[in-house]
Formats: sequence, C-alpha cells, structure tokens
Amino acid sequence: MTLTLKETTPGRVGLMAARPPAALLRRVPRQERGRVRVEKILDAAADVIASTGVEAATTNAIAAQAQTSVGSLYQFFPNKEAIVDALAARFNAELRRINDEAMSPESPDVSLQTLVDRVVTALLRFHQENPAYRHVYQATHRPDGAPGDKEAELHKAVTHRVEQLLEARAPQMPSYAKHLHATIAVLSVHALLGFAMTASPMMQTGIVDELKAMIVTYLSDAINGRSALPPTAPAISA
Amino acid sequence: MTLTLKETTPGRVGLMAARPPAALLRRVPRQERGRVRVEKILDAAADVIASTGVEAATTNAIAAQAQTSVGSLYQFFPNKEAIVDALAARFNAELRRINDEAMSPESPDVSLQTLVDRVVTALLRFHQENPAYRHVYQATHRPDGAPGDKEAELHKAVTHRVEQLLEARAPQMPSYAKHLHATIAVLSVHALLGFAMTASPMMQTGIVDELKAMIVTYLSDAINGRSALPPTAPAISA
Amino acid sequence: MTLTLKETTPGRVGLMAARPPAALLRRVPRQERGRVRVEKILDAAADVIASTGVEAATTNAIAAQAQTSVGSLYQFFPNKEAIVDALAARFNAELRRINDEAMSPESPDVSLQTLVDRVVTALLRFHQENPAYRHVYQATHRPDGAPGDKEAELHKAVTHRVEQLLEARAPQMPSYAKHLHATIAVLSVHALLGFAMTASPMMQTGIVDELKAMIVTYLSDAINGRSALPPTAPAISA
Amino acid sequence: MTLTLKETTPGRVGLMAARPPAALLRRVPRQERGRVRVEKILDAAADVIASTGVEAATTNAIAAQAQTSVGSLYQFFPNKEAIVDALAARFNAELRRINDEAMSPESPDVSLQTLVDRVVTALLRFHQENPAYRHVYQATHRPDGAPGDKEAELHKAVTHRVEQLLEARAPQMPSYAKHLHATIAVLSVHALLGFAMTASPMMQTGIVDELKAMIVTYLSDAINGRSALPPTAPAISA
DNA sequence: TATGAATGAGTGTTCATTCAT
DNA sequence: TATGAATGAACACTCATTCAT
Repeated sequence: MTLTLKETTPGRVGLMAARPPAALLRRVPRQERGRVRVEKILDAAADVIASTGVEAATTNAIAAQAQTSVGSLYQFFPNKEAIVDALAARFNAELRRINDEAMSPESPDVSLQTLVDRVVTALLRFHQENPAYRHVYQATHRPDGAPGDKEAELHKAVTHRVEQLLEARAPQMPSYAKHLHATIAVLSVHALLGFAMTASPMMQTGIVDELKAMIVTYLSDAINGRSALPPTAPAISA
Repeated sequence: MTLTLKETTPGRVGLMAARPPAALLRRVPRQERGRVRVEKILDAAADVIASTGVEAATTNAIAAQAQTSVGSLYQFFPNKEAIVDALAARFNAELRRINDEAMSPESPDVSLQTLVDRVVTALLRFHQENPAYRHVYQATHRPDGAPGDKEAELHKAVTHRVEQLLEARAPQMPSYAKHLHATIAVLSVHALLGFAMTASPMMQTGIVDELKAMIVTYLSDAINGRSALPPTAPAISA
Repeated sequence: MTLTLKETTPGRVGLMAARPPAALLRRVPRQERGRVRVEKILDAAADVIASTGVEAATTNAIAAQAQTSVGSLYQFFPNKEAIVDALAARFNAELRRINDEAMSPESPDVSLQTLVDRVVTALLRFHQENPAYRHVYQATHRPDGAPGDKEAELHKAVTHRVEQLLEARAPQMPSYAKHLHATIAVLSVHALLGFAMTASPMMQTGIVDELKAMIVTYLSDAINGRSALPPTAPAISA
Repeated sequence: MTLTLKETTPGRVGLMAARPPAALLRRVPRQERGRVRVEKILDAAADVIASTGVEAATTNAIAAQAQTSVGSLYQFFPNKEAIVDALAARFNAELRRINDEAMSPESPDVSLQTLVDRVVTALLRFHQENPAYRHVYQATHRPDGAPGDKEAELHKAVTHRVEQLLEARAPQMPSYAKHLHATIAVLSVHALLGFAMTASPMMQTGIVDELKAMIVTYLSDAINGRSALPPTAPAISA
C-alpha cells in the first residue's frame, strides 16, 4: 500500500491542464498555439491573483505576467470575470482529478485513515502549489446555490465520492446521514485547509495532522454507529 | 442549566454596540448624535458589504445607505479602510463578548457539549445576523501574522479560553497539545460556520449540529487521552 | 531728520488696522466685538496663508486658527475669496501708510538716498512681518488692469508719490518720463523685495542693500538727466 | 552686429523642444508618436495653466485641451505634479538655451549693453510666448533652497554666467561682490519681466527698455568701481 | 493575428458653503 | 448670534475594455 503521489504529479496546475469549457472563452482556440496562449494567461492570472487577490489583479498585470498584450488576452476572454472563472474551472478540474486519484483504488482493505491521509495530503499540496485558489474560490463561489456555480458542482461531486465510501463501509446508514456526514467531512477538509494556508507555515503541519485525525475519527464514528448525537441533542456531561 | 442567550441578545451588532477604538476615528464623536451617526455608518457599511463585498462597496453607497453624505462619512473616518477596520473591530468585540458569555460560567459540571453548543449556537446566530462578517474578515485578515491584525488577536484570545478549558479538564495534557487541540477546535468552528453560511439554509442546521458533535468528540478524545494519533502517524486500518 | 519708524510701528498688520471696505463684508460689524472678530479672522487667514499658500488655506483651518467656527467666519465674509480680498485690502492700506509715512516729510534737504532707504527698509520689514503678502498678492493681482484690482490702484498711488518726488527734483522732466521712471522704481522695489523674501535670509541683507543702491542710482541718473538711453537705443559699447 | 534672434526662433517652447528628463515620466515614449503626445500634453498644460493657474488647472481640462483622455495623460505622467514639473523642466531648458545663446559669443568687443539687450529681449519674448511660465515658476519654486529645486539650479547657472562676464571685465572685483552684483542683475531681470507681463501691454515696452538701461548702468557701475555704496551706508544727499 | 495606446466611467477623498440647533 | 455637523460638487487617479495599426 504505497502512495503513488509521486507518479501522478498533481503539482501546480499548469500548461495542458484541464481545458476550460468553451462557454467561458470568446474563441475556442483551435490551434495548439492558441491553447498554449490560454494556459499561459491562466498561469499568469494565478500568479498575479496569488499575490494581489482577485480584485486588485489588473488585466494589464496578467497580460504582462503572461508576456502578452491585453489585446491578446481579450481575444480569448470576453472580460476579466471570464478569466477568473476559467481559472476556477481549471482548479476544479484538478481538484476533481486529485479526489478521483486519491480515492479511486477504493477497496475495503484500504484503511479509512489511508484514504483520508491521501486526500488531505494531496489537497494540502494543491493548496500550497496554487496559492491563488483561495482567492479564486472566494471570488467565484456564489452563496446561493446559483446555477453555474462550478464550485458547488465540484463539492457535490466530491461529496458523492465520500458518500460512496460510506455506503461501502456502512450500507445500513440512512441516505440522509451519509449525505450529511460526507458533507461535513468535505467541508471540514476544505475549510480547514484553506484556513491553514493563512497560518504560519510552522502551524500548518500540526493543523493538517490533527485535521486528518479529526476526520478519521468523525467518519469512523459515523461508520461504526457511534455517530455522536441526534441533531440538537440535549446536554450530556462530557 | 438554561441557556441565557435570550436575555443577552447578541443579535446584530448595531447601535450602541461595542464602541470602535478611537484610533480608528478621525474625530471621536462626543455627542450622542455623533455616536449614533458613526453606528449608522457602520451599519450601512455592513449592509453594503454584505451584498457587494468589501472592494465593491463604495463610500458613496455606504453614505447613501446610511442616509448621509460622503462628507459626513469622512468626518468620522479618515478613509474607506478605516471604516472596514472599525466594522471589524465591532465584529471582534461582539465575537469576544459571545465567547466570554458562552464560556464564562465555566465549571466542571457544565458539560463540554453544553459549552460547545452554546458557543456554536451563538456564533451561528452572529454569522446569520452579520452576513458582512465573512467579507470583512477576509479583507482584514493578514495571512502573515502582521502586527495590528485584530483578527489574529481575537483568535488568540479565543484559543486561549479553550486551552484553559482543556487545562481544567485534562491537566496532564502537554502545553503544546493543548494549544494544537484548541487551535483546531477554534479553526474548525470558525471555518465551518463561515462555510455553512454560504450553503443552502436548509443544510445549515444539519451542518451546525454535526459540527458541534464533531468538535465535542474531538475535544473529548483529546481530554480522555484518546487523542487520535501522533503527528504524521503511519497508516493503520480503520 | 530722524527716522520716525519706531514711533509708528508699522509691524505686523494686525488688530485695528485699516478697516476693510464694507463692500467686501457680508455684514458691516457695527459692534466693536464684531470688528475684533473680523480682524482675528484676517490675522488667522494671514497665518494660514503664510504657511500653506492661498489655495491650500481652507476656511476651516482659518476659522480654527481664529478660534471661531466656520459659521461665524461666513457671517462676515460671503466666501473665501472675500477673505483673501479683505486681507489684500488690509495689506494695501498698510503699504500705503508705509509709503505715506516714509516719503511724507518730503523736502529737498532729505536726500534721495534717505528716502529710498526709508521706504525700502520699511517695506522689507513689512514683507518680513507679513509673509502672507506674497501669496495674497499673487492670488489677488489681475494681470489685465481689471477694475477692482486694488493692487493696481495701490501701485498707481505709490507711483504717483514717486512722480511727485521726481517733479520736485527735476521739474523739467517730461511727464511721460517721470511716469516711466517712477514705475520702474516702484516695480523694482516691489519685485525684488518679493523675490528676496524667498532667498536665503543670508542673501537678503545684501540684496536689499544693493537694491537700494541700484534704485538710488537709477533715480539720480534720471533726475540729473543722465537717464541712460532713449528707448530702444542702438547698441553702444559700455 | 545684428541680433540673430530671428534665426533662432526661441519662440513658444513647443513640439520637439527640450525633452523633459525621463525621471519625470511614467513611461519614456519610444515612439515618435508618444513623444509628440507628451509634447501635446505639455502644450495643453501650458495653455490651461496660463489661463487658470496651476491649482485650478485640472487634469481633465489639460487632457481635453490636448485632445486626449485623462487616461492617456496618466500613461505618461504619474500625477499632476509631474506634469507641472515637466513643464517647468521644459521652460528651464528653454531659458537656459536663451541665456547660452544670448551670452555665448562673449567677447570684449560685444558691449555690455548689447548683451543685456539680447538677453532681456529674448527673455521678454519667452515670457510673452509662455504666459504659463509665471504660474509654473511660482508653483515649482521652493522658497528654501530645497534640493531638487530646478529653478534654483537654473538661477545659479545663469548667475554664474553673469559672474563670468564680470570676471572678464573687472578681474579685480572681489568674488563676493561679483556674486552679489550678478544675483541682483539676474533677479531684477527675472522679477521685473515677470512683473511687466502683468502690466498693460502698452507699458511693457517702456518698462523693458528702462529695465535694460537700469541693468546696464548697474553693471557698468559695478565694473567701473563706481559701485554705489558699502552695504548699509550712511545717508548722503543725492 | 497581435499589439498596446487610447478611452472614460467610476472611485476615494477634499473642502467651500449651508443651516439646524 | 455662534456653532460645527452636514452637504455634495469637483478633483486626481485607476483600470477594464476597445480598436487603429
């Protein structure tokens, strides 16, 4: 049972990464050259956003970082928002890939802990290598489950995987409980990792390790029927 | 043992709430009227920020919402940043108050679960009633523990309270472990609540209940020495 | 023949100085108290203008310096321009007084040099004690001899005095020449003194002494018919 | 010996005139077009400033006068001050050129009068053709000899030329006296010309001719040891 | 097709002026 | 009458977006 992370190099989402959906682009680049150009722009956007945030990232700065001109940039993207959306799409694709990979050789003999460790480790790496993600996520996420919120879709997909995992290990668990537990696990990992990134690098390791432990315990309890308490339970001494 | 939340009405941080520190204000309003005006401006800022985010919240929009003129606004605040900072200060004061109140009658006979329930419930309410908090937090928080980051100070204070709680219930726990556990608990609550706010209102209740359960379990385990695993532990079957 | 400058204390044009013409004031202060208030405001305006210039001098700053409120200020002056105009009027009155005094005991036995020395010395003192004058002059002076340019009127008056002086000592001089010589003398003194004020204090004494000498020579030559050259004269070796 | 002013057309400092130092520009225009644009902006600034003064000259008005947009303006100049500074630099360069040209074929057989005539005539023309100069000078000049005061540097340079002229014709004159005489001459010309511009055009010719005469006499006297009087000399009958 | 100069609406902020108290 | 809080037009400056080259 070895982690195969090395082979898959999730790494910085870069050139040739998941192609953003055509709808976001003004012109679908048919030429290889165009595709490369789009990727370079998204890379540049990620760089600039990582250091300035989404609002302060100017299209000129992005073009400069991409070693292109604003004009070229606007040949591919109708406006700034589209760039951020495309970047979000790329991030989402990569995140989906990470989850698929980390959880895919799913079999009973892979411990829950291993799975959690894999996923969280890979996600931590993703966060570290894509510091722009935090900003893009904030800027993209629509609080109301608005249509077209790719973040929400991604979350749904990832949550579904965890639900499957729970199904495999606790078939008797009611569907609603599965969904809730999966949601909590996914949200916890997402939120705490995002948060950890803003903490001192020193703390990060500790936080991440504890996070893994907490999630493992949480899911184990759920699987083993030790699921803590009925909603809004009365107070019991700890 | 009854929750006294009703009596204290944490509610929307509004008129007459915690006075922002004078340093942030251009002119300390001596008159009652001025104080009311400052509060109205902060309320307006909260409203506008809640719906547009910090960057897109224009000073003119804030003034309009406060039914004043920009000029009046600038009579109290030297610049836009000061408004956001003052709002952050008000939020922080309220959050501190919530924590103090929810955790203060701290005695062994108050169950951990009750404490967590109190705090999380109050914080949920705070989040619900102050939708601008999320944005203000993002805009104010300095990733690097820069001096003057009031958010960080608040977190430190709250974390300290949880450490004391752990100290009372598990005196033998090493200081480092206490700090880590407290940090995780605080971060989890903060991050998950923030996240929950963006979820469909339907999900919120479920999420919050599970969050409480997860935190109670996490802290209980820590107190009872069942703290999951040594950092970076090897994989063990669940 | 003694200089009586000590007795007259030209000094800083201050309280009780020449009353500005009613036209400039919104309300002619009938009460002594009102008059004092107006003077205080003009003093304050002079102070503020001296350190910031006319444009940057805000009415609020002037009111504050005068220990009044903007409201009171606007009770006496219809607008900022009126304040500057009133200040200019006060300066002009004082300048007129200085010229009258320095040149008044005009008799042939008072040397030209003495007269020039008196005037220039008094004007230097005026400039030194009223650093706002330079700014006010600039802001007030209308290049085109627009009506209402009190500066121009003052210049005319002062020039007239010098013409009288020339008339007394060189009756044969054509009227046109007298006017021109007087104008040059007045302009030179005015312009060079204004300029000297911006020079290092060290240079000032030297400049002023040379200025006196230059003017004395210039006027002496004019009086003695050694007036340099016919206008637009052809080049002659020096 | 004819004045060659016609050939050199000092004229309005305009397109293609002395290039302002790169430091003042946000972006050094490499294209001819950019250079023209910068010159157009400076021309426009000169126009607007000439009629409104420096403070009241808005960047939008300047852009409009230049038939551009504010945006373009700010592509070349980081802020309004830089525009004024660049204009000042252009004026200074032209003034320096005027002085160099008018005084350069300096030889004993060129009469002092000729030199003064040349310089003053050229400067008069400069003032007439650049009515903005007066305002720019006022706005740029730092009373205290602050570093970076290009006006002061120019004055120093011009004064130095006059000192050389005095050295050539009166080698025995003490260095301090040379400096003082040169300073007075330069200041007189500068101040009186500036002043003359605000006088009625009718007067201007007369004033300028007299100015020339006065300066020639003043410098001749200095050269011939007839320098009027020791500083602060006692009164002598004229 | 690529470029980057040009555009101008929109933002934060100031300050002369008014007017309720 | 005196006060100073309130007003809002106006200014310097930015930046997403367009378009001539």
